[in-house]
Amino acid sequence: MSEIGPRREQSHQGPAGEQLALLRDAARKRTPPRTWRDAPLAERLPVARVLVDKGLVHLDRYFDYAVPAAMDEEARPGVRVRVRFGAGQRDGRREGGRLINGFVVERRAESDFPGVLAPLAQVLSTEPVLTPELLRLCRSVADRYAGALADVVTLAVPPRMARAERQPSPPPAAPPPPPAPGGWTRYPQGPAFLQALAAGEAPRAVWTALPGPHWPDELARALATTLAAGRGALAVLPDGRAAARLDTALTALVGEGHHVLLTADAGPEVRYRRWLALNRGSVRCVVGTRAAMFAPVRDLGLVAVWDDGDSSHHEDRAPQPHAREVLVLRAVQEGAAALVGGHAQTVEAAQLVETGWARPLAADRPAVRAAAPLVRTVGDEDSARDPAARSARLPSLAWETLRDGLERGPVLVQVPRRGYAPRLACARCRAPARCARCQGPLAAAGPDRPLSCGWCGTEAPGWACAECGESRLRAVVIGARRTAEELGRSFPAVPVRTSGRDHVLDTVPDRPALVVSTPGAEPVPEGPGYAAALLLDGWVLLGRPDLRAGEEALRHWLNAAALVRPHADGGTVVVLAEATLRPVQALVRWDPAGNARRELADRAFLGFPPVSRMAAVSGPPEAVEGLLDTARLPAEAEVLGPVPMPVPEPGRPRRVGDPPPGEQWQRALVRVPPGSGAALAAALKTAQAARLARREGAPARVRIDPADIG
DNA sequence: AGCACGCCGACT
DNA sequence: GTCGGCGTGCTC
Repeated sequence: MSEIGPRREQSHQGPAGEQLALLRDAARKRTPPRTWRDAPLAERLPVARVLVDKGLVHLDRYFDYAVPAAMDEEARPGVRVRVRFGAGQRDGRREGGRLINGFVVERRAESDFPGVLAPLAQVLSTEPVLTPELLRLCRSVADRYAGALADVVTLAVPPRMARAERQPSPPPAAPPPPPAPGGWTRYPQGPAFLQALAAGEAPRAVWTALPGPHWPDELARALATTLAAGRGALAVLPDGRAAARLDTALTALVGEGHHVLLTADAGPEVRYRRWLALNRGSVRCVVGTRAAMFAPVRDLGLVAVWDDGDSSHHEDRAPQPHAREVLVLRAVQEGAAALVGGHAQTVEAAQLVETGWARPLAADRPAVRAAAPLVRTVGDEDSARDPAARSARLPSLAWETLRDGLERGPVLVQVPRRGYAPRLACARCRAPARCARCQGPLAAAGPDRPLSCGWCGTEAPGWACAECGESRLRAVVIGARRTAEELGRSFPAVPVRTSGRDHVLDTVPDRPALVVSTPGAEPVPEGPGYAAALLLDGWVLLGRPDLRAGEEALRHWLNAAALVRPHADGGTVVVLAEATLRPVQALVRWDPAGNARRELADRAFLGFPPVSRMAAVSGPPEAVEGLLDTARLPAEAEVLGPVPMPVPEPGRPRRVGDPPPGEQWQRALVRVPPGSGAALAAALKTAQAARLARREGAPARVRIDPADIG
């Protein structure tokens, strides 16, 4: 039992005289040999440059190890190894040191390390998983996000599953035949984009997808065209459902064997097997969620990301890279085409167009009008003038739209996500707090914001309970289910289905039904689309003091409205929001690109990201101050703050980056103009490494492109 | 971060 | 003369 380590190494390496002697020696002395220190080294390239698997920025460099002759064959670049690391070193002897995992990055003839190299302890697997190409990508991502290379590699290389490695991957299939352009003919530049892919070029486009159910097929055709041209392709989607839709469309187009699906619902072993199939060149195309952004597709010809505004594209593990940014890096590094698509458009995507990096890929106005539903608004003024509102509890336009739609097919009701905005009730009698004008629910749109109506937006200072006269309120959370019950009572003849975070409904049949859903969980209608949709979600978002509030509300609306039939087929959408608001206008006119362009212009004027690059430095006050003092920031850098961080509301589950309970943290923002982003990240990373190495007080957290800058 | 080295004071 | 406090600095 005491010899497990060395025995395993021995049986792996194959016998060699000296090592057997070493082992016998160890067995006699009852102490296993701790290293291969006395074993002969590889004759050619006896040095292995190793990335140790420790995500510490001050250890963010390679370490050289000696390659024992017995490992010469297996210790190739990219393989996983175990090495001793961390012990002090005296008299050229290495004692102790913990075994940690790492990757061989390179084999070399000599080391520039002045001391005596420790030997590799073990080659864990002969599979070259950290290929030079993947390493280069990880390096770029680490630099972009001021993070540690090892952290990024952890995100990029899945954990080893020995059983999956033992199975051979099937031989690569011949490229499929090029598909017809299909729905891409609806876009003036669509066929040209496909032709460029077919010619092996690297076109880049920001794609404003037409409303309707065709986007998975169109995305599949772009991937298949790339495959037909003999190159690899990669698509990242916000969730498993969207990935499954694209998977289905691609399989229908080219059959099995040309691509793999990389999502969380496949277990780790299946996932690793598919990852290996890509890495071994057995399969050339991947469809998946966020983690697929790093998938080792060979000879990458196209990267695609769908609905890049969805927050799940933001990795939550350090250094929190965003799928769109990683794919942009990949497209540049690997000479691949890029397709950034969605029904909505992010400011970042608009910037890709604005800077000329990508070209717009959008339908012309007549095609948009032909595909989009009719969108109507119900705002403050309308509700106030609406005599029916008080009794119907819903503005009459909304109510009529529901009623008419339900005669023709399923109707979608988009409600705020549970917990987004607690609704308020009388503290004494629990009667819901309702708007005096339209009977909509009252809520506080933010901690310090006035009480206002969730439907019409009317502010309600000095509220008093209509039932008992009480003026104090208590918060109650009303989610999709409760809304469903309330609406169901208004339409007793119609079935009510709900879809939300815990119960996501994939599809609904083409029959009258009220479908109540939170944003992102909308079931896909099986028929020609929802007959109508009622969007109750937006007011919560529009009331938030968040930079992205408008963009995010519009994205939720567009994604729901895209599931509704075209206006010509009776499709109608009612959004409860003020018609003068910019995102509301963009929805009515179905102009996501215009909204993103205007938003981008605003951001440029205000010096906000993504036009400037921002970093957030947070932590205890002295840590933030210390890091900013140490950092040699670019000359144009502007430090905003630090300011005290808001204490998380009690009851909210603690998230990464939240201060520990009772501590008052601060946050500073550092802003640099376009072009200085790399210098900013490098300066912060260097400063953090220096402070960690010297252990100067508590560490500060550094985040590039922080998501939540109010 | 670990972890070992090493330079100083209380004990056998 | 030796054990062990934790301050300091390195990890191939």
